[in-house]
Amino acid sequence: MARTAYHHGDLQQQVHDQALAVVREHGDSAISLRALAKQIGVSAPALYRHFADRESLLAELAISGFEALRQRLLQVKHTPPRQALIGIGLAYVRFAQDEPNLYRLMFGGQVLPRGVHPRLDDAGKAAFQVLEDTVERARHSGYLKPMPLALMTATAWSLVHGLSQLTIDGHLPNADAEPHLAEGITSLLLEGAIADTNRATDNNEDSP
Amino acid sequence: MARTAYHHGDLQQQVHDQALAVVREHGDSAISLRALAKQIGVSAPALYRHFADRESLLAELAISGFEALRQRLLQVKHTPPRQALIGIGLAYVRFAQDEPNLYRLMFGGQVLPRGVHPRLDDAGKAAFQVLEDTVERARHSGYLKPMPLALMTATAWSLVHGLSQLTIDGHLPNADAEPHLAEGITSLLLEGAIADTNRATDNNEDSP
DNA sequence: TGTACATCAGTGAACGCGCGTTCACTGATGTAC
DNA sequence: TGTACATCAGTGAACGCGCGTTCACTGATGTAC
Repeated sequence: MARTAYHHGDLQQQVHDQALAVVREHGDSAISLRALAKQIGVSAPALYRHFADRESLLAELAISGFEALRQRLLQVKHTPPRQALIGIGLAYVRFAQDEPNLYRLMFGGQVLPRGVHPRLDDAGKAAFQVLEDTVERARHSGYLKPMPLALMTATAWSLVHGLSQLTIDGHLPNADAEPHLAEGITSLLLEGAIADTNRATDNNEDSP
Repeated sequence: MARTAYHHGDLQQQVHDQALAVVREHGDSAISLRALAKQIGVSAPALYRHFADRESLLAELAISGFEALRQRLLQVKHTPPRQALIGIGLAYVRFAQDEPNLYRLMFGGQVLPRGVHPRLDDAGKAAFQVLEDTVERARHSGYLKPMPLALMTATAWSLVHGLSQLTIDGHLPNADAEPHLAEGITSLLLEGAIADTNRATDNNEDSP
């Protein structure tokens, strides 16, 4: 370690790493600039050389979270379409379950509202884009119905995001307790929930 | 108003109401027992006659939130099955969009972890039960495929919960901006996403 | 009906705490000539 | 190569704040006889 005390050069990185560790273990509400500085062995005002304020630090952590999520999603194979779709769903949910506190920070709308940190918004969009690309490829290949892309991606995202939140908060069993739940749920969206016998007659029924 | 100062009798209710108002407007992190007491015109320790601590007060608010959600869901008509299912989904999402901060408190796993307040857990289950009953009726009537109930309800819940969270956090357009999004998403789950031409051949494809 | 007494629901003061942030500063580093 | 100087990255002290909670208390209410 460079220990010139003054100008050790990687303080920004050190704060980032330490803060990430605290969030992972105790959640974003446990982040305190003073405590972080103490743990690192530096005075509290020193942090202000590298982060405008507490919220900016949290935003940086969320950004790196979105980048990590994006990397996970990018590793999913593109073909065949069905496996690509299920794979991306599983990868998404697994990320949330691996990093529950980080995921909560990324999507805790109250803590980091949209529109305040443009780079954060961009990072979120970039991760979402991978999911959208996967849906678009499957749709373009004819595997999916020719419905509006926005509707399909909104549905897919809602499903995996909801499952992620409900499992990490203990409302639904996570992957350890119920290994095939995520896959079953994703398949159900692909196949549809209604019985085949009701398809022809019932699809667009509007009144009793 | 009873204003005997001492023993005015409805302090518990007054604290509850005031706290609910604060959560609605500013979110659960804005709840402070001292501030609440001041707003009501009572000393801070007085609140401890009625709530064990800050977290218990938040739990009470969440409980009344779940009860309100349950009431909304109970008002959805039972027939026909398709309308019941779509109706319950819409009612759920609308509740979240009407009460975003309350909804975040109810499902913010970090703030109120499961297993700590049994009545809170029960209230959550009771609301969820309405959704499950609706799915079960539709399944029992033959409208839905004969799949495991737990899988179906987990899917439905994930979908509406995910859509709720993403819209109230601004990641997806809410009902004002896109009135038919929730209905489109729910329909997509019912019909399934894959094209009919791929149904027979592709359903259980496992390898390239 | 009147009185003694237990109980209940408040009060005021205080404990002990940690927080984010600003300020004027100082020591270390890099650069121009 | 040596020196003057600007710039940068830290420091220590302090501001001002509000918080949850505990304590010993007092005033109001309800109850038994």
